[in-house]
Amino acid sequence: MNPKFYSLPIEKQTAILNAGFHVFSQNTYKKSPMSEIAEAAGISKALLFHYFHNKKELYLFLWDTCCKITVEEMTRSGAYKQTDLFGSMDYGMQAKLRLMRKYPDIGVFAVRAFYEKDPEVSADIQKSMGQYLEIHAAKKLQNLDPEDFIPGIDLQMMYKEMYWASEGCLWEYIQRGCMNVDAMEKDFRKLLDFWKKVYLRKSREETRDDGKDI
Amino acid sequence: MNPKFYSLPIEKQTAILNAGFHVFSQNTYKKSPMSEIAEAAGISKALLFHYFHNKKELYLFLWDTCCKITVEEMTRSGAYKQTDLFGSMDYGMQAKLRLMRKYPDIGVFAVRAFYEKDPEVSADIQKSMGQYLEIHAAKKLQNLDPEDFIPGIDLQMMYKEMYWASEGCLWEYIQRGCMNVDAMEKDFRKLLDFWKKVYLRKSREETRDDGKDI
DNA sequence: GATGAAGTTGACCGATACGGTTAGCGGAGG
DNA sequence: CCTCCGCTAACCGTATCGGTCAACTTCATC
Repeated sequence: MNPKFYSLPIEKQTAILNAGFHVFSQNTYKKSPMSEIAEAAGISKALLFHYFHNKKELYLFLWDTCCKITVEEMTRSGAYKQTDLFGSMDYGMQAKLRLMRKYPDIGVFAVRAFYEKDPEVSADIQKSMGQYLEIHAAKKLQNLDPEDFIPGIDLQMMYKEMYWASEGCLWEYIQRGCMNVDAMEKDFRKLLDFWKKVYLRKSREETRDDGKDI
Repeated sequence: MNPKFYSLPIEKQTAILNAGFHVFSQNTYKKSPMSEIAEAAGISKALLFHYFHNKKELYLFLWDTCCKITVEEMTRSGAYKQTDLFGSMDYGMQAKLRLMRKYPDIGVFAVRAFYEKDPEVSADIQKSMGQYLEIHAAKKLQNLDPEDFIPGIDLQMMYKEMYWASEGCLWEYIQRGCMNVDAMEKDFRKLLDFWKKVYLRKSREETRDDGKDI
Protein backbone atom coordinates (compact mmCIF):
# COMPACT_ATOMS: atom_id res chain seq x y z
CA MET A 1 0.00 0.00 0.00
CA ASN A 2 1.29 3.40 -1.06
CA PRO A 3 2.25 5.58 1.96
CA LYS A 4 1.20 8.64 -0.01
CA PHE A 5 -2.33 7.71 0.89
CA TYR A 6 -1.71 9.12 4.35
CA SER A 7 -0.61 12.50 3.01
CA LEU A 8 -3.98 12.96 1.34
CA PRO A 9 -6.37 15.45 2.94
CA ILE A 10 -8.22 13.60 5.68
CA GLU A 11 -11.64 14.08 4.11
CA LYS A 12 -10.44 12.30 0.98
CA GLN A 13 -8.92 9.53 3.07
CA THR A 14 -12.17 8.89 4.89
CA ALA A 15 -14.08 9.22 1.63
CA ILE A 16 -12.03 6.36 0.21
CA LEU A 17 -12.39 4.32 3.38
CA ASN A 18 -16.13 4.83 3.45
CA ALA A 19 -16.46 3.99 -0.22
CA GLY A 20 -14.62 0.73 0.42
CA PHE A 21 -16.65 -0.07 3.53
CA HIS A 22 -19.84 0.62 1.64
CA VAL A 23 -19.22 -1.43 -1.48
CA PHE A 24 -17.65 -4.37 0.35
CA SER A 25 -20.49 -4.37 2.86
CA GLN A 26 -23.11 -4.75 0.14
CA ASN A 27 -21.58 -7.64 -1.77
CA THR A 28 -19.13 -10.50 -1.52
CA TYR A 29 -15.44 -9.75 -1.89
CA LYS A 30 -15.37 -11.17 -5.40
CA LYS A 31 -18.49 -9.27 -6.46
CA SER A 32 -17.30 -5.89 -5.19
CA PRO A 33 -15.66 -4.08 -8.10
CA MET A 34 -12.86 -1.58 -7.64
CA SER A 35 -14.49 0.72 -10.18
CA GLU A 36 -17.55 1.05 -7.95
CA ILE A 37 -15.40 1.92 -4.96
CA ALA A 38 -13.50 4.53 -6.93
CA GLU A 39 -16.71 6.08 -8.17
CA ALA A 40 -18.18 6.17 -4.67
CA ALA A 41 -15.01 7.82 -3.41
CA GLY A 42 -15.11 10.43 -6.15
CA ILE A 43 -11.79 9.47 -7.71
CA SER A 44 -10.75 7.55 -10.80
CA LYS A 45 -10.15 3.83 -10.74
CA ALA A 46 -6.55 4.37 -11.86
CA LEU A 47 -5.87 6.56 -8.85
CA LEU A 48 -7.33 4.00 -6.51
CA PHE A 49 -4.93 1.47 -8.00
CA HIS A 50 -2.18 4.00 -7.46
CA TYR A 51 -2.77 3.99 -3.71
CA PHE A 52 -3.45 0.25 -3.41
CA HIS A 53 -1.59 -2.20 -5.65
CA ASN A 54 -4.55 -4.49 -6.02
CA LYS A 55 -7.99 -5.31 -4.71
CA LYS A 56 -6.78 -7.71 -2.05
CA GLU A 57 -4.46 -5.12 -0.57
CA LEU A 58 -7.25 -2.56 -0.35
CA TYR A 59 -9.55 -5.08 1.27
CA LEU A 60 -7.06 -6.15 3.91
CA PHE A 61 -6.11 -2.53 4.52
CA LEU A 62 -9.78 -1.72 5.10
CA TRP A 63 -10.07 -4.65 7.48
CA ASP A 64 -6.99 -3.61 9.42
CA THR A 65 -8.05 0.01 9.76
CA CYS A 66 -11.53 -1.12 10.71
CA CYS A 67 -10.13 -3.17 13.59
CA LYS A 68 -7.62 -0.51 14.62
CA ILE A 69 -10.16 2.31 14.55
CA THR A 70 -12.70 0.31 16.53
CA VAL A 71 -10.29 -0.75 19.24
CA GLU A 72 -8.93 2.77 19.50
CA GLU A 73 -12.35 4.32 19.83
CA MET A 74 -13.50 1.74 22.35
CA THR A 75 -10.49 2.03 24.64
CA ARG A 76 -10.48 5.80 24.33
CA SER A 77 -14.13 5.89 25.35
CA GLY A 78 -13.28 4.56 28.79
CA ALA A 79 -15.82 1.77 28.47
CA TYR A 80 -13.28 -0.77 29.68
CA LYS A 81 -12.20 1.23 32.70
CA GLN A 82 -15.65 1.82 34.07
CA THR A 83 -16.71 -0.69 36.71
CA ASP A 84 -20.39 0.19 36.70
CA LEU A 85 -22.17 -2.04 34.19
CA PHE A 86 -24.61 0.47 32.77
CA GLY A 87 -22.01 3.18 32.80
CA SER A 88 -19.62 1.14 30.71
CA MET A 89 -22.46 0.17 28.38
CA ASP A 90 -23.26 3.84 27.98
CA TYR A 91 -19.67 4.72 27.17
CA GLY A 92 -19.34 1.79 24.80
CA MET A 93 -22.53 2.80 23.06
CA GLN A 94 -21.36 6.37 22.64
CA ALA A 95 -18.09 5.13 21.16
CA LYS A 96 -19.98 2.93 18.71
CA LEU A 97 -22.22 5.79 17.70
CA ARG A 98 -19.28 8.08 17.15
CA LEU A 99 -17.79 5.41 14.91
CA MET A 100 -20.96 4.93 12.89
CA ARG A 101 -21.33 8.66 12.45
CA LYS A 102 -17.89 8.85 10.83
CA TYR A 103 -17.96 5.48 9.05
CA PRO A 104 -21.61 4.54 8.45
CA ASP A 105 -20.88 1.12 6.95
CA ILE A 106 -18.05 -0.01 9.18
CA GLY A 107 -20.29 -2.28 11.23
CA VAL A 108 -21.70 -4.27 8.34
CA PHE A 109 -18.31 -4.37 6.69
CA ALA A 110 -16.79 -5.86 9.83
CA VAL A 111 -19.22 -8.75 10.12
CA ARG A 112 -19.14 -9.47 6.39
CA ALA A 113 -15.35 -9.47 6.37
CA PHE A 114 -15.25 -11.67 9.45
CA TYR A 115 -17.43 -14.30 7.79
CA GLU A 116 -16.03 -13.83 4.26
CA LYS A 117 -15.23 -17.20 2.72
CA ASP A 118 -13.30 -16.24 -0.41
CA PRO A 119 -9.96 -18.11 -0.17
CA GLU A 120 -8.12 -15.11 -1.54
CA VAL A 121 -8.66 -13.16 1.69
CA SER A 122 -10.34 -15.33 4.33
CA ALA A 123 -7.09 -16.79 5.65
CA ASP A 124 -5.50 -13.37 6.19
CA ILE A 125 -8.63 -12.07 7.88
CA GLN A 126 -8.80 -14.96 10.31
CA LYS A 127 -5.07 -14.75 11.02
CA SER A 128 -5.25 -11.10 12.01
CA MET A 129 -8.23 -11.73 14.25
CA GLY A 130 -6.20 -13.19 17.09
CA GLN A 131 -4.97 -9.78 18.20
CA TYR A 132 -8.38 -8.17 18.36
CA LEU A 133 -10.67 -10.88 19.59
CA GLU A 134 -9.93 -11.07 23.29
CA ILE A 135 -10.69 -7.39 23.80
CA HIS A 136 -14.41 -7.87 23.43
CA ALA A 137 -14.33 -10.30 26.35
CA ALA A 138 -17.42 -10.55 28.49
CA LYS A 139 -15.44 -10.65 31.69
CA LYS A 140 -17.53 -7.65 32.67
CA LEU A 141 -19.75 -10.14 34.43
CA GLN A 142 -17.09 -11.37 36.82
CA ASN A 143 -16.98 -8.26 38.96
CA LEU A 144 -20.68 -7.59 39.13
CA ASP A 145 -22.27 -7.40 42.56
CA PRO A 146 -25.53 -9.42 42.56
CA GLU A 147 -26.72 -7.23 45.41
CA ASP A 148 -27.11 -4.34 43.00
CA PHE A 149 -29.72 -6.17 40.94
CA ILE A 150 -33.18 -7.51 41.58
CA PRO A 151 -33.05 -10.78 43.52
CA GLY A 152 -32.95 -14.08 41.71
CA ILE A 153 -32.01 -12.66 38.33
CA ASP A 154 -29.68 -14.59 36.04
CA LEU A 155 -26.98 -11.96 35.48
CA GLN A 156 -25.37 -13.75 32.56
CA MET A 157 -28.71 -14.04 30.82
CA MET A 158 -29.45 -10.41 31.58
CA TYR A 159 -26.20 -9.32 29.97
CA LYS A 160 -26.77 -11.51 26.92
CA GLU A 161 -30.29 -10.17 26.57
CA MET A 162 -29.15 -6.58 26.74
CA TYR A 163 -26.44 -7.26 24.18
CA TRP A 164 -28.92 -8.87 21.82
CA ALA A 165 -31.44 -6.08 22.22
CA SER A 166 -28.92 -3.39 21.36
CA GLU A 167 -27.69 -5.44 18.41
CA GLY A 168 -31.27 -5.95 17.24
CA CYS A 169 -31.96 -2.23 17.51
CA LEU A 170 -28.78 -1.47 15.61
CA TRP A 171 -29.63 -3.91 12.82
CA GLU A 172 -33.04 -2.36 12.41
CA TYR A 173 -31.31 0.88 11.47
CA ILE A 174 -28.64 -0.79 9.40
CA GLN A 175 -31.12 -2.67 7.26
CA ARG A 176 -33.08 0.44 6.57
CA GLY A 177 -29.98 1.69 4.75
CA CYS A 178 -29.99 5.31 5.84
CA MET A 179 -28.16 5.60 9.13
CA ASN A 180 -29.91 8.09 11.40
CA VAL A 181 -27.44 8.10 14.26
CA ASP A 182 -29.30 10.69 16.31
CA ALA A 183 -32.47 8.61 16.38
CA MET A 184 -30.34 5.60 17.19
CA GLU A 185 -28.80 7.36 20.18
CA LYS A 186 -32.25 8.22 21.47
CA ASP A 187 -33.36 4.61 21.19
CA PHE A 188 -30.23 3.32 22.92
CA ARG A 189 -30.67 5.78 25.74
CA LYS A 190 -34.28 4.72 26.21
CA LEU A 191 -33.12 1.12 26.35
CA LEU A 192 -30.55 1.94 29.02
CA ASP A 193 -33.11 3.77 31.14
CA PHE A 194 -35.54 0.91 30.76
CA TRP A 195 -32.95 -1.63 31.85
CA LYS A 196 -31.91 0.42 34.83
CA LYS A 197 -35.50 0.67 35.96
CA VAL A 198 -36.20 -3.03 35.52
CA TYR A 199 -32.96 -4.73 36.53
CA LEU A 200 -31.49 -2.57 39.27
CA ARG A 201 -32.63 -3.29 42.78
CA LYS A 202 -32.56 0.29 43.97
CA SER A 203 -34.92 1.67 41.35
CA ARG A 204 -37.24 -1.29 41.90
CA GLU A 205 -37.45 -0.54 45.63
CA GLU A 206 -38.72 2.94 44.95
CA THR A 207 -41.73 1.84 42.94
CA ARG A 208 -42.41 -1.34 44.85
CA ASP A 209 -45.18 0.16 47.04
CA ASP A 210 -47.51 0.52 44.05
CA GLY A 211 -47.67 -3.19 43.57
CA LYS A 212 -48.08 -4.79 46.96
CA ASP A 213 -51.73 -5.85 46.46
CA ILE A 214 -53.09 -9.41 46.12
CA MET B 1 -43.32 -18.35 -14.89
CA ASN B 2 -43.75 -21.89 -16.17
CA PRO B 3 -46.52 -23.81 -14.32
CA LYS B 4 -44.54 -27.00 -14.80
CA PHE B 5 -42.43 -25.81 -11.90
CA TYR B 6 -45.21 -26.88 -9.56
CA SER B 7 -45.29 -30.43 -10.93
CA LEU B 8 -41.69 -30.93 -9.91
CA PRO B 9 -41.02 -33.12 -6.88
CA ILE B 10 -41.33 -30.91 -3.83
CA GLU B 11 -37.74 -31.43 -2.73
CA LYS B 12 -36.54 -30.04 -6.05
CA GLN B 13 -38.94 -27.12 -5.77
CA THR B 14 -37.63 -26.17 -2.35
CA ALA B 15 -34.08 -26.78 -3.53
CA ILE B 16 -34.58 -24.17 -6.23
CA LEU B 17 -36.28 -21.79 -3.83
CA ASN B 18 -33.49 -22.14 -1.30
CA ALA B 19 -30.83 -21.69 -3.95
CA GLY B 20 -32.51 -18.48 -5.01
CA PHE B 21 -32.96 -17.24 -1.44
CA HIS B 22 -29.33 -18.03 -0.72
CA VAL B 23 -27.70 -16.33 -3.69
CA PHE B 24 -29.95 -13.28 -3.64
CA SER B 25 -29.40 -12.90 0.09
CA GLN B 26 -25.64 -12.72 -0.32
CA ASN B 27 -25.44 -10.08 -3.06
CA THR B 28 -27.33 -7.32 -4.77
CA TYR B 29 -29.94 -8.26 -7.36
CA LYS B 30 -27.66 -7.27 -10.21
CA LYS B 31 -24.68 -9.11 -8.77
CA SER B 32 -26.55 -12.39 -8.21
CA PRO B 33 -25.98 -14.59 -11.28
CA MET B 34 -28.52 -17.12 -12.48
CA SER B 35 -25.73 -19.62 -13.06
CA GLU B 36 -24.88 -19.60 -9.37
CA ILE B 37 -28.48 -20.19 -8.42
CA ALA B 38 -28.76 -23.09 -10.86
CA GLU B 39 -25.58 -24.65 -9.52
CA ALA B 40 -26.73 -24.27 -5.92
CA ALA B 41 -30.03 -25.91 -6.86
CA GLY B 42 -28.28 -28.79 -8.57
CA ILE B 43 -29.76 -28.13 -12.01
CA SER B 44 -28.47 -26.61 -15.22
CA LYS B 45 -28.81 -22.94 -15.95
CA ALA B 46 -30.85 -23.75 -19.05
CA LEU B 47 -33.41 -25.61 -17.00
CA LEU B 48 -33.71 -22.74 -14.57
CA PHE B 49 -34.46 -20.50 -17.56
CA HIS B 50 -37.00 -23.06 -18.66
CA TYR B 51 -38.98 -22.60 -15.46
CA PHE B 52 -38.49 -18.84 -15.21
CA HIS B 53 -38.35 -16.73 -18.36
CA ASN B 54 -35.74 -14.38 -16.96
CA LYS B 55 -33.95 -13.28 -13.84
CA LYS B 56 -36.50 -10.66 -12.87
CA GLU B 57 -39.34 -13.16 -12.98
CA LEU B 58 -37.47 -15.57 -10.73
CA TYR B 59 -36.66 -12.80 -8.29
CA LEU B 60 -40.23 -11.55 -8.02
CA PHE B 61 -41.49 -15.11 -7.78
CA LEU B 62 -39.12 -15.72 -4.89
CA TRP B 63 -40.31 -12.53 -3.22
CA ASP B 64 -43.95 -13.47 -3.64
CA THR B 65 -43.54 -16.99 -2.31
CA CYS B 66 -41.44 -15.62 0.53
CA CYS B 67 -44.30 -13.33 1.58
CA LYS B 68 -46.96 -15.97 1.03
CA ILE B 69 -45.10 -18.67 2.92
CA THR B 70 -44.36 -16.39 5.86
CA VAL B 71 -47.89 -15.13 6.24
CA GLU B 72 -49.25 -18.66 5.94
CA GLU B 73 -46.91 -20.03 8.56
CA MET B 74 -47.56 -17.16 10.93
CA THR B 75 -51.32 -17.31 10.76
CA ARG B 76 -51.30 -21.11 10.90
CA SER B 77 -49.18 -20.99 14.04
CA GLY B 78 -51.99 -19.33 15.98
CA ALA B 79 -49.72 -16.52 17.10
CA TYR B 80 -52.33 -13.95 16.11
CA LYS B 81 -55.19 -15.68 17.90
CA GLN B 82 -53.45 -16.03 21.23
CA THR B 83 -54.25 -13.25 23.68
CA ASP B 84 -51.47 -14.06 26.14
CA LEU B 85 -48.38 -12.04 25.15
CA PHE B 86 -45.70 -14.59 25.90
CA GLY B 87 -47.83 -17.37 24.49
CA SER B 88 -48.22 -15.59 21.19
CA MET B 89 -44.52 -14.78 21.15
CA ASP B 90 -43.80 -18.43 21.73
CA TYR B 91 -46.05 -19.49 18.87
CA GLY B 92 -44.65 -16.82 16.60
CA MET B 93 -41.15 -17.88 17.42
CA GLN B 94 -41.90 -21.51 16.69
CA ALA B 95 -43.39 -20.52 13.35
CA LYS B 96 -40.30 -18.52 12.49
CA LEU B 97 -38.04 -21.39 13.47
CA ARG B 98 -40.07 -23.83 11.38
CA LEU B 99 -39.63 -21.44 8.46
CA MET B 100 -35.89 -21.06 8.93
CA ARG B 101 -35.49 -24.80 9.22
CA LYS B 102 -37.06 -25.30 5.80
CA TYR B 103 -35.73 -22.12 4.16
CA PRO B 104 -32.54 -21.12 5.97
CA ASP B 105 -31.98 -17.91 4.01
CA ILE B 106 -35.54 -16.65 3.73
CA GLY B 107 -35.06 -14.09 6.49
CA VAL B 108 -32.04 -12.36 5.01
CA PHE B 109 -33.56 -12.58 1.56
CA ALA B 110 -36.69 -10.82 2.79
CA VAL B 111 -34.89 -7.82 4.25
CA ARG B 112 -32.52 -7.51 1.31
CA ALA B 113 -35.39 -7.67 -1.16
CA PHE B 114 -37.37 -5.15 0.85
CA TYR B 115 -34.53 -2.63 0.72
CA GLU B 116 -33.32 -3.51 -2.79
CA LYS B 117 -32.80 -0.39 -4.83
CA ASP B 118 -32.28 -1.76 -8.36
CA PRO B 119 -34.88 0.01 -10.53
CA GLU B 120 -35.52 -3.21 -12.43
CA VAL B 121 -37.28 -4.76 -9.44
CA SER B 122 -37.63 -2.25 -6.59
CA ALA B 123 -40.89 -0.79 -7.87
CA ASP B 124 -42.59 -4.19 -8.12
CA ILE B 125 -41.37 -5.16 -4.67
CA GLN B 126 -42.70 -2.01 -3.04
CA LYS B 127 -46.00 -2.31 -4.90
CA SER B 128 -46.65 -5.81 -3.63
CA MET B 129 -45.80 -4.84 -0.08
CA GLY B 130 -49.13 -3.15 0.60
CA GLN B 131 -50.91 -6.45 1.00
CA TYR B 132 -48.50 -7.91 3.51
CA LEU B 133 -47.44 -4.99 5.66
CA GLU B 134 -50.36 -4.45 7.96
CA ILE B 135 -50.25 -8.01 9.25
CA HIS B 136 -47.16 -7.43 11.35
CA ALA B 137 -49.03 -4.77 13.33
CA ALA B 138 -48.05 -4.27 16.94
CA LYS B 139 -51.63 -3.93 18.09
CA LYS B 140 -50.77 -6.75 20.48
CA LEU B 141 -50.10 -4.04 23.03
CA GLN B 142 -53.64 -2.66 23.00
CA ASN B 143 -55.23 -5.54 24.86
CA LEU B 144 -52.52 -6.11 27.44
CA ASP B 145 -53.51 -5.94 31.09
CA PRO B 146 -50.95 -3.83 32.99
CA GLU B 147 -51.95 -5.69 36.13
CA ASP B 148 -50.19 -8.79 34.83
CA PHE B 149 -46.81 -7.07 34.77
CA ILE B 150 -44.52 -5.56 37.37
CA PRO B 151 -45.74 -2.13 38.42
CA GLY B 152 -44.56 0.98 36.69
CA ILE B 153 -43.15 -0.77 33.64
CA ASP B 154 -43.41 0.83 30.21
CA LEU B 155 -45.19 -1.91 28.29
CA GLN B 156 -44.48 -0.47 24.88
CA MET B 157 -40.79 -0.23 25.67
CA MET B 158 -40.84 -3.74 27.06
CA TYR B 159 -42.33 -5.10 23.85
CA LYS B 160 -39.87 -3.19 21.69
CA GLU B 161 -37.00 -4.42 23.81
CA MET B 162 -38.12 -8.03 23.55
CA TYR B 163 -38.51 -7.69 19.80
CA TRP B 164 -35.04 -6.23 19.43
CA ALA B 165 -33.47 -8.88 21.64
CA SER B 166 -34.94 -11.72 19.62
CA GLU B 167 -33.90 -10.00 16.39
CA GLY B 168 -30.40 -9.51 17.76
CA CYS B 169 -30.19 -13.15 18.77
CA LEU B 170 -31.42 -14.20 15.35
CA TRP B 171 -28.89 -12.01 13.54
CA GLU B 172 -26.09 -13.47 15.56
CA TYR B 173 -26.93 -16.85 14.08
CA ILE B 174 -27.58 -15.49 10.62
CA GLN B 175 -24.23 -13.73 10.41
CA ARG B 176 -22.38 -16.83 11.47
CA GLY B 177 -23.63 -18.36 8.22
CA CYS B 178 -24.45 -21.87 9.37
CA MET B 179 -27.99 -21.89 10.73
CA ASN B 180 -28.18 -24.08 13.82
CA VAL B 181 -31.90 -23.88 14.40
CA ASP B 182 -31.92 -26.19 17.42
CA ALA B 183 -29.46 -24.02 19.30
CA MET B 184 -31.51 -21.02 18.25
CA GLU B 185 -34.66 -22.52 19.70
CA LYS B 186 -32.89 -23.14 23.00
CA ASP B 187 -31.72 -19.53 23.14
CA PHE B 188 -35.17 -18.19 22.32
CA ARG B 189 -36.75 -20.35 24.98
CA LYS B 190 -34.24 -19.14 27.54
CA LEU B 191 -35.10 -15.58 26.55
CA LEU B 192 -38.81 -16.21 27.01
CA ASP B 193 -38.27 -17.75 30.44
CA PHE B 194 -36.06 -14.87 31.44
CA TRP B 195 -38.65 -12.31 30.36
CA LYS B 196 -41.45 -14.10 32.16
CA LYS B 197 -39.43 -14.12 35.36
CA VAL B 198 -38.47 -10.47 35.11
CA TYR B 199 -41.53 -8.79 33.63
CA LEU B 200 -44.49 -10.74 34.98
CA ARG B 201 -45.87 -9.64 38.32
CA LYS B 202 -46.78 -13.12 39.52
CA SER B 203 -43.34 -14.63 39.16
CA ARG B 204 -41.83 -11.59 40.82
CA GLU B 205 -44.07 -12.04 43.86
CA GLU B 206 -42.79 -15.53 44.44
CA THR B 207 -39.15 -14.56 44.67
CA ARG B 208 -39.66 -11.26 46.39
CA ASP B 209 -39.02 -12.56 49.92
CA ASP B 210 -35.35 -13.16 49.14
CA GLY B 211 -34.68 -9.52 48.62
CA LYS B 212 -36.52 -7.61 51.34
CA ASP B 213 -33.37 -6.42 53.16
CA ILE B 214 -32.18 -2.81 53.46
C1' DG C 1 7.63 31.29 -18.64
C1' DA C 2 10.48 27.14 -18.96
C1' DT C 3 11.08 22.82 -16.35
C1' DG C 4 10.24 18.98 -13.93
C1' DA C 5 8.04 16.37 -10.40
C1' DA C 6 3.70 14.87 -8.50
C1' DG C 7 -1.16 14.06 -8.88
C1' DT C 8 -4.76 12.43 -11.74
C1' DT C 9 -7.26 10.48 -15.50
C1' DG C 10 -9.48 8.41 -19.96
C1' DA C 11 -8.76 4.91 -22.65
C1' DC C 12 -7.29 0.57 -23.26
C1' DC C 13 -6.21 -4.76 -22.63
C1' DG C 14 -7.07 -9.64 -22.13
C1' DA C 15 -9.90 -12.48 -19.51
C1' DT C 16 -13.86 -13.70 -17.68
C1' DA C 17 -18.77 -13.71 -16.38
C1' DC C 18 -23.14 -12.39 -17.56
C1' DG C 19 -28.29 -13.22 -19.32
C1' DG C 20 -30.37 -15.77 -22.46
C1' DT C 21 -30.73 -19.30 -26.57
C1' DT C 22 -30.49 -23.57 -29.08
C1' DA C 23 -29.35 -27.92 -30.81
C1' DG C 24 -29.42 -32.20 -29.28
C1' DC C 25 -29.02 -36.14 -25.84
C1' DG C 26 -31.36 -39.94 -23.32
C1' DG C 27 -35.16 -42.29 -21.64
C1' DA C 28 -40.14 -43.49 -21.25
C1' DG C 29 -44.43 -44.65 -23.56
C1' DG C 30 -46.86 -46.14 -27.40
C1' DC D 1 -39.27 -47.32 -34.42
C1' DC D 2 -41.10 -42.90 -33.49
C1' DT D 3 -42.12 -39.17 -30.56
C1' DC D 4 -42.58 -36.60 -26.85
C1' DC D 5 -40.37 -34.44 -22.80
C1' DG D 6 -37.09 -33.44 -19.12
C1' DC D 7 -32.74 -31.90 -19.23
C1' DT D 8 -28.04 -30.19 -20.49
C1' DA D 9 -23.53 -28.80 -22.85
C1' DA D 10 -22.19 -25.62 -25.64
C1' DC D 11 -22.72 -21.43 -27.53
C1' DC D 12 -23.57 -16.15 -28.50
C1' DG D 13 -23.02 -11.26 -28.03
C1' DT D 14 -22.23 -8.21 -24.67
C1' DA D 15 -20.82 -6.21 -20.28
C1' DT D 16 -17.72 -6.05 -16.68
C1' DC D 17 -13.73 -7.23 -14.29
C1' DG D 18 -8.73 -6.31 -12.42
C1' DG D 19 -5.02 -3.98 -13.79
C1' DT D 20 -1.93 -0.90 -16.92
C1' DC D 21 -0.22 3.08 -19.35
C1' DA D 22 0.49 7.13 -21.80
C1' DA D 23 -0.85 11.50 -21.45
C1' DC D 24 -2.89 15.47 -19.28
C1' DT D 25 -3.20 18.83 -15.42
C1' DT D 26 -1.40 21.22 -11.47
C1' DC D 27 1.92 23.62 -9.19
C1' DA D 28 6.21 24.82 -7.03
C1' DT D 29 10.95 26.22 -8.36
C1' DC D 30 14.21 28.57 -10.81
